[in-house]
Amino acid sequence: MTIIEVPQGWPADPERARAVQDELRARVALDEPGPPPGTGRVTGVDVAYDDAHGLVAAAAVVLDAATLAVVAETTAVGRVAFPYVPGLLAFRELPAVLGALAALDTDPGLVVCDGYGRAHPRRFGLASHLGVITGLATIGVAKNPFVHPHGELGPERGDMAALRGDDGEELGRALRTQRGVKPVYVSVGHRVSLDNACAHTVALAPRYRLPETTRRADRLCRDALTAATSGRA
DNA sequence: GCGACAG
DNA sequence: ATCTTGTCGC
Repeated sequence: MTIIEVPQGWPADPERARAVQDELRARVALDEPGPPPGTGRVTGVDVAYDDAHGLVAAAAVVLDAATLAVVAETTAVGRVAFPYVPGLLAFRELPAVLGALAALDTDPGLVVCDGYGRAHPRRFGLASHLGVITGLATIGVAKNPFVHPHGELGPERGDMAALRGDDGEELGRALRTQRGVKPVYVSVGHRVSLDNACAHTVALAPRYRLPETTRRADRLCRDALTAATSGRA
């Protein structure tokens, strides 16, 4: 198996990583609506870790947005490139994710990330970062709340509540994808509007709480990690 | 200074 | 993220 290399100049410490975020943030495009829900392709990306071996496996699964059928899937394995630090998740996950995306031989369309985009301490989460360095349309769908609080939201599928910054700006939304389940947290990454990001998320979760993109990518990267770990060193 | 804190 | 069995519920 091939081990993905960490990109040249990749930050090695939190100080420099934050500086990179502050510099790249200006390149995020927030004025594009992005692809309409239910059309084209939608790609889920996710990673799994094996701390014992210092390995990280990433997966990219491309789905037909209309049928949610799998169109293509790739994986990549690399060395862990950064420790887990809240707010700096991109530096830990992106090298492997970029490897999986590079292995794709088809257009990924909209990329759905596990985590946040704009609703981040410095408004430049994992989804924003991936979008800026690839130019792809991206959104973030997180499973847990992070820094921005939100009010109550209705119990029905599609109900939402704004995630607001200190200045009152709407940075994302808590979104209920199924009746009675905990919400997911949607925020814009790059080249997609928040309305579209939420519409895509609901369309991608017809049956379960999480979007099919993240469910499929999660399962695939775990399998890839198991395969990498069970093989010889 | 002390917690909290995406995955 | 990851360590981990059974169990309550639809």
